[in-house]
Formats: sequence, structure tokens, C-alpha cells
Amino acid sequence: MTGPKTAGGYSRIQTQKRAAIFAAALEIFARHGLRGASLEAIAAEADMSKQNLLYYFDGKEAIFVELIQQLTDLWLEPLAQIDPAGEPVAEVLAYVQRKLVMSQNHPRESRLFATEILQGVPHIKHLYEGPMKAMVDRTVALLQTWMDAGQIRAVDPHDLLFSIWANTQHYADFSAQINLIKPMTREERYANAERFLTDMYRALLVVQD
Amino acid sequence: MTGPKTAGGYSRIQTQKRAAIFAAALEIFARHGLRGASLEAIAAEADMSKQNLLYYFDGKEAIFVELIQQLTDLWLEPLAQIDPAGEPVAEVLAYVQRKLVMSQNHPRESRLFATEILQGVPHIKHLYEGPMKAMVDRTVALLQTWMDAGQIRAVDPHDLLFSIWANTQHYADFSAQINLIKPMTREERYANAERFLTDMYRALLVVQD
Amino acid sequence: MTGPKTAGGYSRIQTQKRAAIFAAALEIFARHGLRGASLEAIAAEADMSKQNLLYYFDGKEAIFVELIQQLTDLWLEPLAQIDPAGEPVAEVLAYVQRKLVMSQNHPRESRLFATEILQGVPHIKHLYEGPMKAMVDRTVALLQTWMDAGQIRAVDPHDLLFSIWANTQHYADFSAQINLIKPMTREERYANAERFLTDMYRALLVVQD
Amino acid sequence: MTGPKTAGGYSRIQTQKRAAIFAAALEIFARHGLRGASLEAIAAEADMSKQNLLYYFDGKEAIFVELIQQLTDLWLEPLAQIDPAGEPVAEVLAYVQRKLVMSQNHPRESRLFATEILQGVPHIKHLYEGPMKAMVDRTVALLQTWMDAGQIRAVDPHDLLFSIWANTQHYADFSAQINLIKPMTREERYANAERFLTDMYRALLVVQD
DNA sequence: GATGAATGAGATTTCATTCAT
DNA sequence: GATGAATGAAATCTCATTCAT
Repeated sequence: MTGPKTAGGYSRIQTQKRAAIFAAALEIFARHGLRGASLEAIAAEADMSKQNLLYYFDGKEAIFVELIQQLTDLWLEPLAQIDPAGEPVAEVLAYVQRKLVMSQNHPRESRLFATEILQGVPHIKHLYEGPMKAMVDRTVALLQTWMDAGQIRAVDPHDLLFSIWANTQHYADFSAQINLIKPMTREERYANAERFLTDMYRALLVVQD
Repeated sequence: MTGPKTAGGYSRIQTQKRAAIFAAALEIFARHGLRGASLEAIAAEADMSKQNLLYYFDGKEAIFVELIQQLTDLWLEPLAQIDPAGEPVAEVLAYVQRKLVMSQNHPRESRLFATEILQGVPHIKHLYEGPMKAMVDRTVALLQTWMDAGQIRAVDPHDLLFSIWANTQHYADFSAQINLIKPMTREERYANAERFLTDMYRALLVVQD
Repeated sequence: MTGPKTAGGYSRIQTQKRAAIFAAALEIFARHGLRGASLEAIAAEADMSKQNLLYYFDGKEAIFVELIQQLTDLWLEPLAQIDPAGEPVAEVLAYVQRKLVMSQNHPRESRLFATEILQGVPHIKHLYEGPMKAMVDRTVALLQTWMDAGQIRAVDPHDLLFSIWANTQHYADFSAQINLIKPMTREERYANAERFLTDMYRALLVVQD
Repeated sequence: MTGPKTAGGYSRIQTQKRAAIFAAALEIFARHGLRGASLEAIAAEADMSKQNLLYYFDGKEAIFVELIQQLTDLWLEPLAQIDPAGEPVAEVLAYVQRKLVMSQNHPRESRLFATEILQGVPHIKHLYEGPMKAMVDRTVALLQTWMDAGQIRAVDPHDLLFSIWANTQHYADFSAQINLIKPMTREERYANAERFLTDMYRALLVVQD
């Protein structure tokens, strides 16, 4: 009741502890999902007691929601950097590459996101209705403009985005499968992926005359 | 110990009950994940008592494992149908289409599979070392032959497969996200997807001279 | 309901099956006690199904009670053979020896009996009030006669019996402890025991003049 | 995982609660055996909730093991008090008496111990290989010395110990049987027992010249 | 006689959470 | 801020037993 949740800002120590909890929760949630994760495990990973953890957060779900909200920014960032004034094909390919880098550097975050969506987005519906939708709409409109102007091939812009997400996130989310089928170092895997995806999207988007 | 878990075949009633349980489990597992699902819920969905369910299976995990093993066949079937003697580009596009149809008709199965992989393939590693690896290896070799012969564009055949899986399964596994971003009927969604993916893979694979 | 329990006599096959069940039950009960034993385990040991077993007996407790009633005869037999007309010291020593042989040849029966008594004789109280009491009373009276006549040393005849039971049964019931403290073959153990107990009871009983 | 199972000592409240649980468990285990006892029953006897009990112990078996390990000390104590410098016959008779007093004052402990041994010492084998063996070996060696010196009759020292254990513990472990055969007050029973056993072991051990 | 199918009762155990200090 | 103590709810699983064929 007297926890730091009511305060507007967080003290230094609170911020530190919360960060530690977020890191631990990310680890555990990514591995076991929301339901599969136990407070126990998160607390152990964060090197604190369950009760202390509950002093900082209202419960398991609360941690999860806050965590996944933070991830939204991470997820949207590559999209936000698309430059309407840039060269269209290059812009899309650069976006693909940024998403891929994100996958490589934040595989747990990616898996956490994937888990949430697989379960039907039960916790972050409001984000989709707010900032994400806005950003996606903006991008779709931009792609459509480029297509209308004949600067990239005319395909369904939504499907193009879905495809980029699917392809880039696949290397993080399904890495277990990839490793079983073709064992590689992470570097090799992502080098390969970049080459392949660049080829594919260039082939798709470049307009033949 | 008590149930019909003895070796050999299953009687008619056993087969029926097991099928009912599998159907119910698929529904529940796809909705809540392995941990999130309760025997109670599966039993209710299958319209039987928990104990009766336990008479047929050793526990939740046992159902899950058997269920997901069955799904492997579903997953491999479209791959098995690739005809080495067919026209290469058409064969790959037909495979893409078959995978997409599978996604459309078996979204829960696809999500269940995705969950297993996301968690690191804890239950069916052995399948990857056996039948799945064999089938994938065969396909990769075939693609390589076609590439070497200049019949399809030379890309990494593994990445090509990963990409097809990622794209086609995405429409089932991440449908919650898709629906939030662009609400459509299922038919529209898959019609769009087919058009887009056909365009993309044709653009990628057809060799320009 | 139609089981063989209502019949007066048993058919050949019934007798065989019941014998098999008794043997299995003895094994399992001696190892785990009444509560610790499961029908499952007894059925497995008897190489039949739980349901079949229940066709022959009304339940776990029923098997136990019948089994332990049978053992009573075994337990009383050495006592019954004491000859009032024999030489007193020799008769008692012979009784000790018979009990010891019984322990050696029927350790599981002995342990089963011990378990029942340890738990407070919940199932065979009536036996103690009937045949066992009669036989014990007879023996106590006989011992008392011999003591009164100065043929064996005068001690409390009840305590003498208790002591003989304790000593002889100890080698079967607590064999696990004995084996841990002084590993021996069964033959050695009982040879030692016989020598020791003969010495002890002769020293006790022989009247010095 | 949650409870006070961390290494180190126990707080006052922990010590109290644990003691209460041990007392309750002793009562219940002695009455129903390990399998027959339920956490529910132990918790009720200890006047606490099942979950609170589980906060202190990992489960039924864990309580049992700790409890029976504690009893070992009780069991060894009378043995440890044998004085190598004392008068041999008197020392042994005093040991018999101490064991008998222990039986009289701790019948439930004795029965619990007996149960464990009857089942084949599944939980405390390690103790037999450690402290118990050491103490028994010491005593056997001492008895042998006395026998070699002609101070007590030469018999197998192990069998002598077994006999003392069997006789003294019998009055606690098999009291149900004794009560059925010869109802007495506890005081009478033990007074009788002491007289009888003293007679018997004196007759056995005193060396006639 | 034998057995597959089903079930009710109950036991253990996990886990998020609350309370008091 | 932190933690030891306690608890309610629910989930898994075991087991004796019944029923129908």
C-alpha cells in the first residue's frame, strides 16, 4: 500500500530496482510466457525476494503490461525512422535492415511480443488502437504514395509490412527451430538473413521498365 | 497405469475419445498455452470428466506432446508434395499456396506449433533430428539443384524456406495483430496474402536474363 | 456382485487365483504396510488386472484381513507343539527353535504381523480374544506348572513368552537393521541366533541347585 | 522455496513451529504410518493450516526424515552411556534398564523407528553407515573385551545387543498385543519387564565358576 | 470369468498475494 | 524499504471402486 506506485516520479533506488525487475521479467517471460512464468522465478532472476518484488509492482500482470508497453517503443522505432523524403527502395530496405538488427539485439523482447500476439494481444489492445495504429497508418500511406508514383512496385502495403515483420522477427522468434535445422553462429545467421531479405525485397520492389 | 495406454492399437471408443480430447486440447492450448491450459478446461471442452481424461492420458503434458507430434505431419505435408520433376518456380509458388491454405484452415494448429518453437522446442526436439530434418534436407537439396541449373534465382535455400514459413504462418499466428491493424474477413485476408506472396516469390525466383 | 465370495466352497481355478493374490498381497503388504500398498501393485505382482482382483475380493482391506487370519495358524503352530509331558527346559528351547525357523522361512509373514501389531491390531482383535488367547493361556498355565514344580526357573511366564517372541521375530522383522550393522548370509545369521538364544534361555531356565 | 529452509539457524518462532510440527507428526505417523498419515491430519494436530505447514517443510516425507533423524539420538543415548570402566554385568544391566525406560517414556518414537526398519530403512540408511555404526562398533568391541577378560559370559556380542533391543523395544512396539493378552497398567508392565529382563540377562552374563 | 471404461473422494503441491513487523 | 509468516484458491494426480459388457 505504501509502495512507490503512487508516487509520480521514482527515486534513484526505485528506478534501479524497477530496471532490475524488468530485466529479470523479460528473461523469464520470454522463456515461459506470462502464464508459465512464476513470480518466484522472476524474483530469483532479479536476485530479490518475492515480497520485495511485489513492493514495487502490483503483481505479475502489472509487470508484464508495463514491460510490454516499453517494448512498443522499441518496436516502433525502426518504423518511425523511415524518411518520406528518402529514396523509396532504399528506405524500405533500410527499414528491413533496422528490424533485423533489432531482432538480433533484442531477441527476448521480440519473443515476448510474439507470445503476446499469439495469445491474442490480451494486454496491449489499447496500444494498437493508439500509437501503433497511427504509425502504421502513416507508413502505409507513405508506401501507397510511393507505389502510386511508380517508385516501388504496387503491392498491398499492409501485406508488405506484415511480410517484413514476419521475415525479420522470424530469426529471433523461431531461432530454436532454425538452430535445429541449420546450426550457425548468430552472426552468420543474421548475415545470411540480411543478404537474403535484401535480395528478396529489392526484387519485389524495384520497378522494371 | 490403468488406462488404455498399453501398446498396440486403440479400440473404436478409445479412438473416438482420444480424438475428442485432442480437439479440445488443441482449442485450449492454442488459446492459453501449455501452462495456461488446465486439465479442467480441456475436459470441459471435450465434455468429459477430468478423471476420464486422465484415464486416457497420463497428464497435460502427455496430451500436448502427442498432439504436437501429430501436427508435425500436417506441417510436413505441403513440403512433401513438392515435385522434383515439376517446373521449379511453379512448384515453389504452389508450395507457398499450400502452406497458406494450411494456415487458413488450421490456424490453431499453427499457433500451437509456434508456441512450442517460441519456447525453444522443449517437447519435440527428436522430431527435428528425425523426419523433419530429412524432409527439409531433401527440399534444400532440390532447391539447390534448381538454382545450380539456373532455373530459379540463386539464394540461400534455407533462408528461402525460412521466409516461406515465416510469411505463410504469420497470417495464422499473428492474426490478432493483423486484425487490429487492418480488420478484414478471413477470406479477404488470405486472398490478399496469396496475391502478395505469389508476387513476391515470383519476383524473387524468376531468373531475369 | 456375482463374484465367488458368496459361494461356500471355491472351484479349482478360484482357489488358484486366490492363492496367487494372497502371495502377491503378502509380498506387497509386507513391504509397504496396509495403507502403503496399492491394489495396483498387488494386481501387478499377481499378474492380473485390478478389476479381476476385485472380482475375487471385496477390496484391499478384505484381502488383508483374510491374509492375516491365515497367518495366525502359522504363528500359533509352534506354540501348539509344546508337549506338556516333555522335559520342560528342552520343550521351551525347542519352541524357541521352532519360532526361529518360522522367522527364517516366513520373514514376510512375520513382518506383516509385526506391522499389524505396530498399528494397534486394528484388524484382528477378535483373533486375540479367541484362539490366540486360549493357546497363550494354556501355555502360560503350563509354564507356571513347571515353575511351581521347580523344573524351570520361576519367572513371569508372560514375560518369558513375550521375550521369546521378541527375540525370534526380531531376526525377521528387523533384518534390514541387522544387515546394515552386521552383514551376513541368512544362514549364518540364523545359526548365530540359534546358538545365542539357546544359551540365553538355558541360562535363564535351568534351575541351579 | 519460500519458507525458512535457508541454511543457518532458525528464529525463535521457527523453532517453536517446527517443534509443534514434529510433535504432531510423531503422533500421526506413529498412529498411521508414513503413507497413512496425511498432511491435513498433521496440520490439524499441530493446530495450523496445511499451507503453513508446507511453509516450514517441503512435504510429508521431509518431515518424516527430519523427525526420524532426530530419533536416532534418542536411540543412541542409552548406548553412549555405557561406561567402559564400570563393572561389566552392572553396566549391561543398566543399559537394559535405560533402554526400557526409553521405551516406556517414548513409545511413539520407538514405534516410528520400528516402522522405518520394518520397511527396510528406506530413509536413514546413511545414519547406519555413520554415527550408529560407530557407536555399535564401539560397544561390540567393549563387550568383546569384557568377554575375553572373563568378566561376562562369552556370547556373540552382536546377538546380545540385538536381543536387548528386541526385548526392550518390544514393550513399546508391540504393546497392543501385550495389552490384549495380559491387560496391565503401564507401570506394572514395565515393572514386570524390568524384573524379568534383569533376571534373564544376569543369568546369561554372570560367569559361573 | 475377465476387462475396458468411468468416476468420486481425497491427497499433495504450487502460487500469487496479504499481513505485520 | 525489506522480509518472515501465513493463507486461499486452484491445479495435478492417485486410488479404490463401480458399471457394463
